[in-house]
Amino acid sequence: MAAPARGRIDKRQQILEAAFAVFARRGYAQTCVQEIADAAGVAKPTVYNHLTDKGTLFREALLAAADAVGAETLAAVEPLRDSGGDPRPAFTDSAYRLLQACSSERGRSLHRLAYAQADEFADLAAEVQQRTAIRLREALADRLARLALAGRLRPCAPETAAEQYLALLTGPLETRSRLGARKIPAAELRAIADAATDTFLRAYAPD
Amino acid sequence: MAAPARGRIDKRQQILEAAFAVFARRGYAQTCVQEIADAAGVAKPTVYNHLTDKGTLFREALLAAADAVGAETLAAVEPLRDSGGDPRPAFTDSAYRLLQACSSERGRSLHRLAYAQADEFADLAAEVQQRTAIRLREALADRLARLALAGRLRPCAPETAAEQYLALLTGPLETRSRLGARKIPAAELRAIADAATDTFLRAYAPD
Amino acid sequence: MAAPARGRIDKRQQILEAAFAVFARRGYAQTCVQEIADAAGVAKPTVYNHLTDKGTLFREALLAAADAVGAETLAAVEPLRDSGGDPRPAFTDSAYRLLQACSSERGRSLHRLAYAQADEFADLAAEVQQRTAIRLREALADRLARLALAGRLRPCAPETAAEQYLALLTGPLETRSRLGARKIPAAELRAIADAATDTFLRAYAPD
Amino acid sequence: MAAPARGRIDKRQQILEAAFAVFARRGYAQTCVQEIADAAGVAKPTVYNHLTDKGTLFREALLAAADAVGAETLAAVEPLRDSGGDPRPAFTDSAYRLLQACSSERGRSLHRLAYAQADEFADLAAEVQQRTAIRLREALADRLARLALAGRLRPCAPETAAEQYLALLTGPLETRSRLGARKIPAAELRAIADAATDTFLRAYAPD
DNA sequence: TATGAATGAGCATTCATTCAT
DNA sequence: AATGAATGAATGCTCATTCAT
Repeated sequence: MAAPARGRIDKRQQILEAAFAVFARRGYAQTCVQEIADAAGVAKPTVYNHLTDKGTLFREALLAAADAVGAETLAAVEPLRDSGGDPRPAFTDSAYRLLQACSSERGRSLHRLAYAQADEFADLAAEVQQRTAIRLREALADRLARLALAGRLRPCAPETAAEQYLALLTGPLETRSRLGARKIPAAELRAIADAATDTFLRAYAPD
Repeated sequence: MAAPARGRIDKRQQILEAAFAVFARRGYAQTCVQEIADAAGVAKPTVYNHLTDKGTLFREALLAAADAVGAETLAAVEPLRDSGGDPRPAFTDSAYRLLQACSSERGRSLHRLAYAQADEFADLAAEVQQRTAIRLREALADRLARLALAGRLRPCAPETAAEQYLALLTGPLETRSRLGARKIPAAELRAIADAATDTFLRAYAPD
Repeated sequence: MAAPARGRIDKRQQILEAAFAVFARRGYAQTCVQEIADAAGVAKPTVYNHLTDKGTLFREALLAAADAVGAETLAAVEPLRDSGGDPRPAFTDSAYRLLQACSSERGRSLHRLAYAQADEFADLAAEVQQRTAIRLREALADRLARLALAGRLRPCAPETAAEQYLALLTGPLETRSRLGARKIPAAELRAIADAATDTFLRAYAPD
Repeated sequence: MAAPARGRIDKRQQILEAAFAVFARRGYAQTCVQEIADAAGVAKPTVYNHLTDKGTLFREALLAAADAVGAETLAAVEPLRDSGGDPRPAFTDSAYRLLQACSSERGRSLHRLAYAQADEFADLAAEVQQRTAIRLREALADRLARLALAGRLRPCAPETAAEQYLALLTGPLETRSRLGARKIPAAELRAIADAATDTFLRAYAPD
């Protein structure tokens, strides 16, 4: 019988989604399990049946969100291939999509929660980084290496180039969003994307 | 007699320092006031006598730390003036000192704590940013403007240039320190400083 | 199944009774919720589960006691009907039963607690009065009106007559019980009942 | 040197008056010594210097108030002498003055405070009663005995008569003031005084 | 004598977690 | 598998009281 298993999985997802939403809104310590149960529409012991304890709940909720955010950012750099002409439009486009993903509600919440509990859940923070920032940096490095090989960028260490491009993109987000309190408007994201791309291409253009 | 007032101020400082240390180690919600009192070597009500409640304690402790960190970073960019020759050594040097300040125990804790409680203490997060990142960016923009005027950099928007240089420096810190769990060795900081400076100067060198 | 609901109600009653007993013994502010929990044989959070907070606990406990005391006093004046002959024995009897109810442990505690917290719980004090003194006065006024109509008392304002009869009965209690510290012996209660009845009938006898 | 002693006494009075005012407003347990010190315009330890501890403060403040209220009520019954004619006006007048004293701010607060802490301060409650209700009842009994002897009242037990007259006066206050929450207007006090006097004289008039 | 400062003890309330059903 | 009910353990905060000056 697959059905019950399916139902079980669904309920687990349902709880994890509710959990992430509540953690995002209230922070880890301020969140009580009852709130999550209420948000998920189940009783408190049901939460414990599925997820052992509050820590596990947090871990699983963040990992699920990390996968989602990671997938989004990967998709953003995916199209960054040599299209035979000026690479700037592809960069600008990727950059903007990346910024959207990073400054989305979910992306910022994920970052904030992982950061906030980095001490108590050190392994979790590392894993979240792995599934988002690091995976993204590697995917981007791959693309940059191919572009360099194709002569669209000067020869360079692709890891460092990727790290710097990402820094140019996400660095400004933090200050400008006032640590997440302010939603950055699309036009401002575009400006950041353009400025980052401009500086990056100036520094990494083939001679 | 200045002594009693001095004693009062000292005790307040003593409590704030202990508070920052404990908050840094345990996080805001996980910290109980008793721990802070113990760390400061006073009784719990004494803490309340000087600082009203836990929230105020947090606020004041973070603001004090922000001032200290802010001063350190300002000092790092202060010497970045036109010395008549190749500006690269000055940049590299400033960059390294900046990274040291940002990746110091106190700097990272400050950032993490402000970030973690950005919701509950939104105004505090903004004020911390003001006293650290924003003030720093402005000071750096001042220096870059002078350098551009002196022909050491190409004409550019100094605010954006400053923002990008800082992004190139601090962006890599986050991933590499695994959100603060890992202490970055000096050599690695130097490498980041060099790479950032190199990319920055390539992008902003006069034609 | 009524059992579970019953169990819940029982536990609530059990807590309220324990609460009243402890409040009566120690006063509102001096009582700590832990004591009530202990007296009720449950854990402290169970008390909070059923009754929200200390104030609610106090309110509900007093209202329950007020209903009980009110019922007792109402029953005392209920038989006060025209029996065709000398009404004095009926008055004396009612009076004595009333004094018993008012000077009972529970009656005095209720009065004292309501009085003591009359500021913080003004609405509660009013409600307790309503359910005890006022209801009683009205019931007694009803009886007196019937007796006057039957020619057993002179024509009079029944509300005032009731108020005065009750004053003659309960007024002496306060001083004699030394504000509740002393338990008044039955013989003394009888003497008060007789004296009050005598004075009342002298003043309200038909001409 | 009498001056310092005088100053000392004054400060003690000042503290006791402030204490009574604050206790009256907030109740015993809810009052903290700091509040009293503030109200008296002195520092907390000064309060302790003069009055040992919170309990003593309460005791002394209530006894002082009891003396004041007692004197007021005694003065009200003092003029109740045989004036050779109809005694009713004298009774009505005394009654009204008595009701004023009993329903005054201070009188009600005194009663409420003594009542509220009757358990913790049993001796104090008794002493307050002595200095107010009992002393008053005895003074009134004296007057009634003289009036009976003069043939203005029927022969009777003056203690009981006094007790009942006081009951007829003060009994209605409690319900009507809703345990002190409501200030009874002068006209209502007059009506109570008249009704009590009427009933009393009907019951105690000479045959 | 008066006070600024400090503290030990206590208390309401919350919450993660576990049973019994 | 799901839940209503119960609880042990914490924690923020207050306050009577005491020193040192």
